[in-house]
Amino acid sequence: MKHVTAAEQLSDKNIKPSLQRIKILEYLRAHHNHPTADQIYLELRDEIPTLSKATIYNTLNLFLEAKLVRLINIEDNEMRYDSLLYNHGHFKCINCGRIYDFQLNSDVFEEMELERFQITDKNVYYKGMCPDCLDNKIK
Amino acid sequence: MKHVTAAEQLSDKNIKPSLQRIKILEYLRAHHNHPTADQIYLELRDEIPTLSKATIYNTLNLFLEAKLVRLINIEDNEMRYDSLLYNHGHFKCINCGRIYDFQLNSDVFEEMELERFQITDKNVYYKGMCPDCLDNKIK
DNA sequence: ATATGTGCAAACTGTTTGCAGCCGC
DNA sequence: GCGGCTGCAAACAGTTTGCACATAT
Repeated sequence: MKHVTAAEQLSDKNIKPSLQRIKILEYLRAHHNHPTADQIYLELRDEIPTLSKATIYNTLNLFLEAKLVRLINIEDNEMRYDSLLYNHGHFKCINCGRIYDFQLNSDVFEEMELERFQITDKNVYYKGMCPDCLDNKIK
Repeated sequence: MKHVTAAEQLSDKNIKPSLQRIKILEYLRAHHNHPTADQIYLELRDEIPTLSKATIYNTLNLFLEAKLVRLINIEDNEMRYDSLLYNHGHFKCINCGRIYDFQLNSDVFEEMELERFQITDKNVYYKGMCPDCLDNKIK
């Protein structure tokens, strides 16, 4: 598999690779920390001082439509974004707020009841305490 | 299993069974349509004309804390509530907006990677087209 | 020159909060 | 009479939208 730059990835989806769009996509590809729009904004503002939130939102919605990223909706008051597109679950620690990825057995999704449904999007969200926070509590 | 009234269920959790609280819980127990706070509000307003949205939100948050209901966060701009507490998945049709419940294999959740995690909440959200909408499209 | 992207500010939506009045025990 | 529930309105946060300016071809 050859390396594809962010700019190329955008062009492939017929999205004009403007500076802002490239930077936002690069950020998502480099950081799998499931950032919110705001986090991306704060990070990129140094590099692109004129950047506005509206551009972030516009761009992320564009990416969602083009399926360049996926939306993680684990908490009701925040939309998070992820450039990993394969199916995996997300675990959010209610103590530290970190979000962890985990693999899913593919057969998780063989839900007989949904035979006649056309499933286009699958999300698995768990919440609880992560090992770090559990350890710290014991201390 | 004996029948438990909404009022009893509230008392069991040390929540004073006021009229509003009883009605809201009864509504959730009777309708497994995963309503938003607004839907509940609109439905109950006829019965309780003075009812305010704030009370709905306050009450639902109270119920969440008492684990009388669970939150379904399948869409980012809406919090939905469900009085079914056993583990099941939710499928949202992107065409008609309806939400369907489906059973999950219990072994779905044996995720080795999460061995050291304490999981307190599990949500499985699918999206796509439901059979009804698929049929209508063909026509 | 034209089409498209960006950035500001205002608008909007859904949820939460503060506070005064009300009710039930 | 007291504690706590309710309801109004205002506050709030996150997201979206309208419009004018900037930019690139």
